[in-house]
Amino acid sequence: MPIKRNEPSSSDKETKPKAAERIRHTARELFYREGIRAIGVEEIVSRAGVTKPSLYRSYASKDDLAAEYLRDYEGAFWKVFEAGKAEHPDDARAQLMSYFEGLAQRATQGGYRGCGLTNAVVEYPGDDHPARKVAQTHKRKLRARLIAMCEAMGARSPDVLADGLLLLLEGTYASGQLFGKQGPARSLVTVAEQLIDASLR
Amino acid sequence: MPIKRNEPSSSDKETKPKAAERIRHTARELFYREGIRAIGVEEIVSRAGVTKPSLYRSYASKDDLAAEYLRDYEGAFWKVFEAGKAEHPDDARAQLMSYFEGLAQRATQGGYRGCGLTNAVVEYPGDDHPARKVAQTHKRKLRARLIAMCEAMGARSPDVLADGLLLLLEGTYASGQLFGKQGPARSLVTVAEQLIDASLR
DNA sequence: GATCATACGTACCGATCGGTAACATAGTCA
DNA sequence: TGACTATGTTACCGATCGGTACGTATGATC
Repeated sequence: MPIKRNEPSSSDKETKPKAAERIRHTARELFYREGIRAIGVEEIVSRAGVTKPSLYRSYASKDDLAAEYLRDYEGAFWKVFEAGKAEHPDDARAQLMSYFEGLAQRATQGGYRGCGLTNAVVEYPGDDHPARKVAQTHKRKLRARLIAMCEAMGARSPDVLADGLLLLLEGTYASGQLFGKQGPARSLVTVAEQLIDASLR
Repeated sequence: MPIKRNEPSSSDKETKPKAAERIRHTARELFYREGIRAIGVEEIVSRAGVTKPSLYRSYASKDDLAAEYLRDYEGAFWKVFEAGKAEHPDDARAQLMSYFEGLAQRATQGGYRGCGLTNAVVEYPGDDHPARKVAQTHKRKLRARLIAMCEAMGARSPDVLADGLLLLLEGTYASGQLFGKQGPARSLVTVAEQLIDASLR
């Protein structure tokens, strides 16, 4: 819900202000590339070609905008994560490895910035920040999804395998930023395969 | 080198200002717990019981103090990481697993904040920041050390195994913050053992 | 054409940011 | 005593922070 409307108004097809969309798009790019704390609202609105009041008409605060950015980010994540479903229906392992292959490529490119959701949790240690809540909820969802996929693969201990794969995922997000092009993320696929093989029987 | 002295003065046994040590200690705790960007210099000096000029007499800037904090952090890291050497000499695998066991415990405690060095890289995406440089240099050192240990273990492909273990490490740092007490870090030891076993022959 | 809601901009707010100038005080060593 | 160093005190700087009061342009409806 991007808008902070008061009245229910004409159904739910609320015609959003165009400025709000521009802000949203710009904020998402800047927050991801530079970090949330590093970017001021002034920079967002100026790059979006609008002004501050336009921002605060659609978002209650910067924190609110940050949370919205993460919701957008999460939506985009799931699209990529579940893309393998179409190519490999009824093959959880192939679906997962499809995502891993793409991730390994992205994470060994220069300028990679990892996962926006994980980064937000690093930036905001306090449990009360709205952005952090979005991120933590998502990660729990992801973990549950991984467990379900490991069950579908027929793993001996789906929980443990899912934990291992999640550690590899988060490790890839971090390592992609830490090391340049020849970082450990290049071995993600090989290692994940080994781990899955070892967990199946 | 904590002090920004100009003159070489009496040998290297520079009697450091006591205020500098208090600042250093306080900064380290606050920077780690709350993040570097989240903590202002005013808060550091007031909590340390000193004043701002004292900070800037010993450190050129906040960025400089942040870099110093990470150097301290790195020193502490290596002490913990190499602690297993004493208990298990000539057994690289046992040394490594000793660290992993301790890490898994820490990372499944409430309030865990991950690796200060990794966090700094997340906070400062720009390649030029002094804190980021300290962190990246350290991570490269760590990677080299892991490769050496994997060679000592007799791994088929020491590089790939080291990459995998590094991904698990970074994944544990991140997951420790993302999930609470029952996070995937609890499976770190099990998964690492599986991976090592699969890589030995 | 008057009315009214919506969308947007100009100009500003107080607070805090990192950092500094200038001076006073205390201890140390010769 | 005198020179030197370390520290505190106070007051300040310009810049930027997140956020807002208030006026204006536009477009639809009666």
